[in-house]
Amino acid sequence: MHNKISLIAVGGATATGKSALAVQLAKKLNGEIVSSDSMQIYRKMNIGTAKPTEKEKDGVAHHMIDVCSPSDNYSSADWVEEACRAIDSIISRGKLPIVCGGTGMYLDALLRPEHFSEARENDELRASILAYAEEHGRKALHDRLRNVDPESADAIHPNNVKRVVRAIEIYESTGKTKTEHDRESILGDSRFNARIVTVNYENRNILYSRIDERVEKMINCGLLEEVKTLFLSGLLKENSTAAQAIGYKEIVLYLRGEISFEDAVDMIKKNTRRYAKRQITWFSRYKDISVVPDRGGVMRTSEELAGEVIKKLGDSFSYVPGNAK
RNA sequence: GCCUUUGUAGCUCAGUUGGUAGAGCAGAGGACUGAAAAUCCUCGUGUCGUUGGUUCGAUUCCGACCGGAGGCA
Repeated sequence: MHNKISLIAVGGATATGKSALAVQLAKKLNGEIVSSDSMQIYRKMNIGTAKPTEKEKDGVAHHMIDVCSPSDNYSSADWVEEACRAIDSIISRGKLPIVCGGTGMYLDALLRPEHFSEARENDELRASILAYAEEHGRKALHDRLRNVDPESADAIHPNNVKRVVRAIEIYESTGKTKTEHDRESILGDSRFNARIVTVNYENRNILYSRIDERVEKMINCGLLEEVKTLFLSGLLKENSTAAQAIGYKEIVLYLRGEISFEDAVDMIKKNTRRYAKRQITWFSRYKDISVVPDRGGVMRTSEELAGEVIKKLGDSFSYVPGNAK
């Protein structure tokens, strides 16, 4: 336990105010922020990803933002690797790493005991497995997985082609099944002594209207121009991760003349709400520390929430570098 | 005023040759180990406009009434 790195992770749905909370925590605990957001890593995608502005950063150092181009293929394993380096550098400065973002899988991957398997993604292999599915059907692809890894076949629905492909890819590129890899990955200890803070609204309708307001604000701040520039520059390659970002994919449809601008905006709101729901489901697995910005119908500031979090952290965190002084 | 047409789930509409009904969208819940803002799974009772009649039985057939839409005056 003594050689583990202590950190705080802040998770929650989009528009819950987790970024502002993280900044407040960083100011009170002498911390720096590591973004765990799968879209804020891309340069030139600022408005639609709600990337924090200099004012919002409020003097606190932020890492893992603008680390690659929208045309890059960036994976969660890449993120973990780079985020670990950022965390190490924060520790070397005697500060507290505060991981904050909405991508639950990134957080899980970071905190998982061992690192990712050696089964890197393999585009050619993927393409050939996918071609098999197109020729023989999803069911046949799923059967192909069942032949080598029945446990994964049971766990993955045949319609979830992406996951079936990945599971087959793991086996065919390493000779080990996904089940075996998963089992190995939970052996050992996590590198981190992490306290996890989740932010969740008591009244989901309030969160949903915040989402609507935020989308309107993005439009007023020039989201259309931002997407247009990216689109015309060819950086939003079809099927790339960046091109799947909410706020971008819908406006691209508008720019292609497939839908009206109003429909695009409505679709952004709808997709953001659904995304928020998926995030709420994901983050509900963490039972450590939970804060509710609208408890009892009364809205609280990020500063008040930070105070509550610090109180709940209690003595368990007193040895954290940076909190000691 | 008369004629035609329509009224079924939050929305758009199917349907029942009379045995109280089902799709898409919206919505809700869930899963998640190198694409994750992605991907996938599960969930459909509603005075079948109101009211009389025929019938063992009506949302379905008939009448009246009310509300849309169109046409003629």
